[in-house]
Amino acid sequence: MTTRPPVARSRTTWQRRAVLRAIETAPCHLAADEIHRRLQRGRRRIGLATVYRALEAFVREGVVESVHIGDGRVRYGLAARHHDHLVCLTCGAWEPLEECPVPAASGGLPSGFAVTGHRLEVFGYCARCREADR
Amino acid sequence: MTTRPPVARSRTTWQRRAVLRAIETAPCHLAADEIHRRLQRGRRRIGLATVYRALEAFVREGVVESVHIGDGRVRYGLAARHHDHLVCLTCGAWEPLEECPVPAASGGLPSGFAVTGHRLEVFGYCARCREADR
DNA sequence: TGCGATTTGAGAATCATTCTCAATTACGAT
DNA sequence: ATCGTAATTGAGAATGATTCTCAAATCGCA
Repeated sequence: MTTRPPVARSRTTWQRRAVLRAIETAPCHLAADEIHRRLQRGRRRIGLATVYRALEAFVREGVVESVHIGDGRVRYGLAARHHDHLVCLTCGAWEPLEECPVPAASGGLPSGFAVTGHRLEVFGYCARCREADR
Repeated sequence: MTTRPPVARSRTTWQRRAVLRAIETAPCHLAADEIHRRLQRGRRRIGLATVYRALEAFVREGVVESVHIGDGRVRYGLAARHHDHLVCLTCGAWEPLEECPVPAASGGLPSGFAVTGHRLEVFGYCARCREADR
């Protein structure tokens, strides 16, 4: 039998459970500091660095996905509830997109590449801003 | 006849021409500091802040598009040469995608939203990393 | 229960990006 | 060609998100 090199296993801590629960119960994708702020409401404190480490681990494991809506911070949501976003270039407001056009596209990929996910943001101008700009 | 409020007009400076030329002549999307570094090779120096301001102006005008491949920095490319990217989660390597699946998707948009563009990154594992990981 | 590897917390460090402000420059009008 | 004025620039400071450091606390298998 072969001996495997000791692989770093991910551990379950109450901090990681709390981070995951915050993401699960959120209405939409959250930034790291938003997650951190929500967790301060609990009785036990969690460090911001721990939140970042938990997010990194969850993303690596494929449980959580990250999105960039355009302000400078990364937001996180459950991969199982994947959705893309529509972002207004004027006011910065964003909202989930109902349909996801990407999975259908499997053409044009180099052979041997195994797709696990994607990140899509659609840009434009929302009705409100177009109205205000007339 | 109506009088329009004085709108800030964008001016053409040799700095902005240089930034745009750097993007035009690049083989793929560039980060701000990569553009800045390339421009240092010329005889006249350009400040990094100026590069950022030029990029901001070009993006606002729709001449340049930005992408986020996942390391912490934003990259820029000509909007007229739009393409999405394929990113390896293991090694971080990225390459342009041939086909763009997004324009076809017009369903699920809220009425009144005018789409001007999008940003898409497809994630997964490249052939080389899958090979090395066996 | 005991031990070793992983995780945590707090703050320092890093890194990309934005801001400040005085000096310079573009460009429509004269 | 020259003016006047608002836009732009450069250098460095400031900001803000994210990552790193390291000793102490924990997790989970033996």
